[in-house]
Amino acid sequence: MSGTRAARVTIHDIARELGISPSTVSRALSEGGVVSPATRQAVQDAAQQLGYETNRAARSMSLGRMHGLGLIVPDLRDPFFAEIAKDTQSRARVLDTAVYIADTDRDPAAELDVIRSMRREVDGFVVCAPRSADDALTAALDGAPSVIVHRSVDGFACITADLVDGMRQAIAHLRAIGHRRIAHVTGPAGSWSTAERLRGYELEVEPRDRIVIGPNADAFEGGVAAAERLLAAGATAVVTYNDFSALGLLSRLTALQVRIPQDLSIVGFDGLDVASVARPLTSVDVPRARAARMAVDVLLREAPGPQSSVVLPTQLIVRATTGPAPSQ
Amino acid sequence: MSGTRAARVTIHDIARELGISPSTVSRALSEGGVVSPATRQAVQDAAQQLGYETNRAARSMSLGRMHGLGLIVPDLRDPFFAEIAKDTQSRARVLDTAVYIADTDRDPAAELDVIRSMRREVDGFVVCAPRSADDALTAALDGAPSVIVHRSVDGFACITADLVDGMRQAIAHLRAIGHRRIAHVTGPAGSWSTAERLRGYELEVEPRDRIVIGPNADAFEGGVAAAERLLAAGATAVVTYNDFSALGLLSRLTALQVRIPQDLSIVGFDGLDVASVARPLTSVDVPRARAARMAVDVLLREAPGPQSSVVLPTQLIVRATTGPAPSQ
DNA sequence: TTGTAAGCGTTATCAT
DNA sequence: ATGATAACGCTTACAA
Repeated sequence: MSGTRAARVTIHDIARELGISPSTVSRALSEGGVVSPATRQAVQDAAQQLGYETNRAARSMSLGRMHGLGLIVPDLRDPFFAEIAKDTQSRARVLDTAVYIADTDRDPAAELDVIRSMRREVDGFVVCAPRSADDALTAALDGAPSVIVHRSVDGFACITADLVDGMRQAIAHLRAIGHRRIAHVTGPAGSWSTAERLRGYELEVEPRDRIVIGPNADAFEGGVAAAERLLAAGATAVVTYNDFSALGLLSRLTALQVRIPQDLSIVGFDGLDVASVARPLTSVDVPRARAARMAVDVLLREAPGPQSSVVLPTQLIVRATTGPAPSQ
Repeated sequence: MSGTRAARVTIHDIARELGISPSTVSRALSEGGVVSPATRQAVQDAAQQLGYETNRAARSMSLGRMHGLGLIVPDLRDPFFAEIAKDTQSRARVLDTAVYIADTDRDPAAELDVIRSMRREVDGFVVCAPRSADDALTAALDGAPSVIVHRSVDGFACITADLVDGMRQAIAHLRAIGHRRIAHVTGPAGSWSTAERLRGYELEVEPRDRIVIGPNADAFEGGVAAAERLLAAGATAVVTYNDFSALGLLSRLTALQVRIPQDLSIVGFDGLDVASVARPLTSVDVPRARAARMAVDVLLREAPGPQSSVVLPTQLIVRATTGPAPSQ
C-alpha cells in the first residue's frame, strides 16, 4: 500500500490521460478559468484520481509570486513571540498559505538582512521587529506587502495594542487600593512598546511623582537589578514593562525579605500564562494571538496599508501580586 | 536612494552587463561550478553590485528540490519546542534553506495532515510529533527525507536524548544525599519520552520501592495534582517528567507548607531557563538546540536514514530544589 | 574555459 | 471552449 513513490503527477499527465491539452487542464484547475463544466469535472476527477498536486515552484515562477508569507520574530524563546508565531501559522494554514519563519535573535541588522533575502520569496511579511530603525525597516521592506505587529511605523499596516490605556488601567487599579508612589521599570531602549508604556506612565503620573527605572536590555535581569533602586526610591508599587521583568523583581525582592503584595505591589505586562506558573501575577494582558490572526488576514486579504492599522484593547488582570498600599 | 523598485535582477542581467553567457554566470555563482577565477570574481562583484538574489522558485524547478524544509512541532507555546524551532531555523538559514513551520497544536491528526500537505513543497522534514502512532507517521511521511526529533521511530533517522541516563543521574544524585523514597511523576500516555523516563526509573528503582504518579496530560496541572499523592506515599524526593510539572508540584507543595528542599527534593527534566526564573530548579538538561542543529545537518547533508540516528547525552544540573533527605 | 540549447511545470496570450 | 506557444529564471548536458 501507499508504495506509489512514483514521479510527481503533472498537468501534462492529466492532459494525456484525458486526451486534451495541458492548458485546458490548467484552466480547469484554476479559479477563474473558462472551461466547459464537463471538462472541468473530468479534469478534477482525473486530478483526484491520479493524485495530482500543484507544483508550487512552477506556479510561482509563472505567476511571479510565491504562496507563502514571511514571519519575522526577534526571539522564539520569548513566549510572547512564540505565541505570535503559533497563531500566525495557524491562521495562515487556514488560508492555505505557508509560513516561512525567521528568528533574528534580537539583532537589528539580522532583521533587515532576512527581510531583504526573503523579500522575493514570499507574498508578504508579518513583521515583529522591535529593534531596527523605522527608516531602515521601511527601506528593507521596500514596498513588499507587510503588516507590522506590536509596533507603529509610518506608512504601514500596524497591528498594535493600546499599551497607554493598559498602563492607565494598571495605575488606576493601584491608586484605587491606596498607592501613591508608583514606579515604572522600563524595557529596552529604542523599542516602540517601551516608549508607549512610558508615555502612558507619564500621562498618568505627575513629573514630581515619577520613579522610572531603566532602560533595561534584559527583562528578568533588569527586574532583578531594579529591586533595590525601587526600595530606595520609596515606591509602594511598580508596573514593569513585561512579565519576566516583574518576575525578576519578584525574585530579588523575595530574597530581600520584601513581602509581595503586603510591602510592595507588582503589575506585569503581557499577561503570559507561563509567567504565572511561579506566582499569580497581576498583569496587563496584551492580545497577541488576536494580533497575529489579524495580521495574517490583513496581509492576505487586503492590500495592506496604513488604513488597515488596528489598535487592540489591553486588559488588566488582577491576581495575587497587588494589594492595598502599606498603611504607614 | 533605495528607490530601485525595479524588476528583479537575473543572471541574464549579470551576463549582459559582463558580456558573457548566463550559463557562465550560473556556474560562477554555484558551488561546484567550473569557471576561471577571474570570471568568478567578476561575476560575484557584478552580482553584489546589481543586488542579485537567486530566484528560489526557478532554481527549485530546475533542480527539482525546494531548498526548504518542513518543521513540525506540537506546540510553540512549549518553550522546549520553541527552542527547537529557533535553532532549526537558525541552522537552516546558514545552509541557505527556508523553514516552513507547522504547529499541530498537539493534535495527532493534524500532525499527519500537515505532513501530507507539505510533503511536496519541501526537501524534507524535521519532525517533533510525540503523539501520532508510529505507523501512521511512517505512512504520512511516505518516504520523504525526514529526521525525527526526541522520539525513536523504526526506519528513520532519530535525534534523541539519553533520558534513561538522565534519570539515572537524577536518582544517583538523590541517593547520594540520602534519599530512599524517590517518586516519579510521569508525562502524557503514549509519548515516547514519557516511556523512556519511566524505563530509566524502573531500571534504577526496585519494584517494591517504586512510586509512580501518572500519566499526566498537562504538565503543570499534573504536578499540582501529584503533590498530595506524593506526600501520602511518603516520598522524600521526586523526579518529574519535565520542568513545568516540577513547577506545578512546587507551587502546590509550597501552598501545603512543605519546604523545598528541606522536606522534599524535586528534580525536573529538560533544563529550561524559563522554568528557573521562579526558583532555581534542579533539572536534567535535555539538549534541544543541539538536537535541532543536528537534525538539520542530517536532513540536508546526508540521505537521512536509521544509520544517522544519534542519542545525545543528558546532564543533571543541581540547583536549589534538591537537598539532603530529612533525617527522621 | 565558455557558450548553446533544452528542460523543469505552470500560466497567459493568442489563435482557432 | 480549446489548443499551441511563449515565457518565467535557473541548471546542466553537450558542443565548441
